[in-house]
Amino acid sequence: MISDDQKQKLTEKQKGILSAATELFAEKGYAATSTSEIAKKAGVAEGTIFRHYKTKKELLISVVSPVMVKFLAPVIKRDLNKVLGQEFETFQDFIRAMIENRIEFVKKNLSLIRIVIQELPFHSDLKKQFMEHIGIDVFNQFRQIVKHYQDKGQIIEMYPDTIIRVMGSSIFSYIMARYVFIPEADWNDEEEIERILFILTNGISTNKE
Amino acid sequence: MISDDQKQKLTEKQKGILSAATELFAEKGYAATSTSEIAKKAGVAEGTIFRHYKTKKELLISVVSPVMVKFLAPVIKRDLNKVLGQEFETFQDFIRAMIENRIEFVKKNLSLIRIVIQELPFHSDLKKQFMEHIGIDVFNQFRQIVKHYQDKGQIIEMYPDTIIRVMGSSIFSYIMARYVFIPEADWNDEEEIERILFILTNGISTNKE
Amino acid sequence: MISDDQKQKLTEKQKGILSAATELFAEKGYAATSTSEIAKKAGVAEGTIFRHYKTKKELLISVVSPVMVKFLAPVIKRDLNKVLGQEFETFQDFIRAMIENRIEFVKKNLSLIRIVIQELPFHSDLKKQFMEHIGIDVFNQFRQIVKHYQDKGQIIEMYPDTIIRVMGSSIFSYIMARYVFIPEADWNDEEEIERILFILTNGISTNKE
Amino acid sequence: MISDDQKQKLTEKQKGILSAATELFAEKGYAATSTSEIAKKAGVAEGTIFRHYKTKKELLISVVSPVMVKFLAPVIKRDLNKVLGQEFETFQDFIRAMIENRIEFVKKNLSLIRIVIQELPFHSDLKKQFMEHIGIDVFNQFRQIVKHYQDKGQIIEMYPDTIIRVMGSSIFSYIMARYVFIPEADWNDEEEIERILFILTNGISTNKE
DNA sequence: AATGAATGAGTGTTCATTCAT
DNA sequence: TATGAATGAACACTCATTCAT
Repeated sequence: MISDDQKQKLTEKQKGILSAATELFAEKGYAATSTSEIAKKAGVAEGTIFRHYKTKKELLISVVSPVMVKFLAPVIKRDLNKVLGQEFETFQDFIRAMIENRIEFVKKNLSLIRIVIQELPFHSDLKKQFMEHIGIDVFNQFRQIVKHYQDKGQIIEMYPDTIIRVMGSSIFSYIMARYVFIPEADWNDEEEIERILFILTNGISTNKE
Repeated sequence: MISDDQKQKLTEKQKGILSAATELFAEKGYAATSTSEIAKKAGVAEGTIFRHYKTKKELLISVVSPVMVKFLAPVIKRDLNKVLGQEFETFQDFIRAMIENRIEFVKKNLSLIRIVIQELPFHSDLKKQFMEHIGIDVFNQFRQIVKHYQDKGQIIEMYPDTIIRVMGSSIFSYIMARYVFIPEADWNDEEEIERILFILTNGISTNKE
Repeated sequence: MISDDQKQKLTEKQKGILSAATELFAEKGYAATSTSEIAKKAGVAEGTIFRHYKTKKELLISVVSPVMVKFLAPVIKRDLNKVLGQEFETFQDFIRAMIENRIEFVKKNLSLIRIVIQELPFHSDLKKQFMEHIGIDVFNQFRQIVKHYQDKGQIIEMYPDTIIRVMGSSIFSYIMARYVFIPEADWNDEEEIERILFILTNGISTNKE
Repeated sequence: MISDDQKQKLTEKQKGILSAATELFAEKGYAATSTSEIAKKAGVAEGTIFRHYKTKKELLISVVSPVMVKFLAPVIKRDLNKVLGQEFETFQDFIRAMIENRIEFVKKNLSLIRIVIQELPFHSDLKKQFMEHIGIDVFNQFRQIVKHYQDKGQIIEMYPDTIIRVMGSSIFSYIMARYVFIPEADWNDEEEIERILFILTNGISTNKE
């Protein structure tokens, strides 16, 4: 499913094509999905797809690009003020807010996110675009945020990249496991998130000195 | 590359086919790799592949199954004693040893691991097999280990699954990022691992009381 | 390029379509040219072509018909008087004048002539139309002209059709080789034509008795 | 139809494909012939065509190359001795022999020759190959032959290229008109050839002095 | 009159799989 | 056991043509 505002300028047919492509790519993978299947599911002629997207690859990019941007948008420069402007008292509060916000987004864009995860490794052009234009910005923003809370004395003085990576992967892995890979299991979001945050802030060790 | 003992009972041709398939599946994905490519790379006739593996899918399974088992083998019941038998003094030591051990394995089986990660979501049969026969066993073993160190008073009394997941994802994500997704970057394994372990044991918070 | 008077009653769009079609048919052949290419080159919408020409074939006919008529027009009945009226003293003068006149025409209509030559064999309807309505008239005119100069005692008494064919093919082949097939070579028109005329009138044999 | 010796090393299927392609290309043109038609006519699966010829274009070349070589083979260097070895008393005898020989060839390879004539202009690679590797050799051979008979005093002292072109085009045009373009008409080969030769040797002029 | 989105049959080509040798 | 020619369904993509605007 594609969120509504992404489709504002598209015709009904185009929306149908994008929706069908999204669902099928997510379900079977890009290479294993045929354009004729997409056409059938979208209720259009096969030729219509190629009127709007010159190649199947272009269709993939049209499906995948917006979600890559949107997933990380809140942390990209222009949105930083919004986040930091709210001035969370503790780093924990900041992270909690961010997790909740991103979970909402993932819930709404499950299929798209599956596609990005699956296809990125096989399309070096997509990967490059993602890494260079988005990944680096995001990492830089997080570095500032970490430093912000290190300055406030709330976070240990450790190389920020490692902190980001450990936290990021813990949170990202949870979201992925919870919503993408094992959605059928019985989860209690709030409790889990609190536990993860607790571990990340206090560690699993009992001996504090 | 496939480790030698996996191929003991196979003919030279079969080894060639498995090697070729492994490399190509890892590079381009299962669906985007043709059997004729595999045959060419393996230096056999197209028909020969189908003499040994009834279908292309069966070839995928033959490529993927052993690595799934082997990656998690050290934690599966019959191997548990080996691990716990070494009786690591602290949980940290245990984890450090395990990380180092798995990193060696990943280095040797890069292609295979990429394939598993990429293809598992699209092959519900593989996924089921993996989850039911391997995943559950592994999780159970880890639960015992966590409880073992909780009983020794080294780990906080928290729901073990969350502990396993946070730790597992942190470590797994690092290994993946380091060896599979961004191998081109400049990494210092030892330092990174120590930092990750530090965060996991002590948390990122400064106020310990 | 199409000469201006052929387009007098046509709208600008139609002229554009005919010009574009002419160039593309000449360059790539009728079957290998798509209507969308023609539309693009003509700067009109795809639909516009089919507003003026019911089918692609009809467009070909519209492109090709005028040039077929015009190429042979000077020898068709109604134009004969003009030609013979000038009353060339010798058959050689007549031929020389005709060659020069037709070379001018070919130069101006290169593309169109290529199309006719290439497509005629594959469109039996076009071929029939050409042979019946034009070819026969032309041949008849030439027969009269040959007889005219045979009566004047300038040409040997031989079956006129053979004379026409040998002369026609020599001249036509030269024009084709010169302007259509090998235009890149370095030609000296005047000299070549004189040599051809010399051979045709005197033959290549040295023993005249 | 393809002459038997061209097909000696080919499988039955390949022969069928070449024959079908030849007939269809000749009838409808290369671009207007689909590979599925060829497959149907040849009684093979469509995939079989592409097992033997990587692309449709390669099939065209396989169809067309041998005939281009063979048509002009008798005049190419290594075959020259055979021709001149017969030592024709007069140039006329030489030409007559050559015409008869080439007419036999054309009769046997009608379809192929049509294809060459029609497709050469649209395939600049084929054209180049033909011009450079064959056309030049042939012209050089003919220059020697013309000089040979000029030295014997049988042919006027004129730039050989023009002589070759006028004669060549006259003969070639006759063969084409007779067998390729208007085969349905009623022709008397022997008489026509004698008349053409007479014109070419004596010219059409009556005033011999 | 002109547009261009939409069509669906058709294109050249690739595919996994079979089978006679 | 191993081959590779043969298959025909499926593939991504293009085409001439239609039609609502």
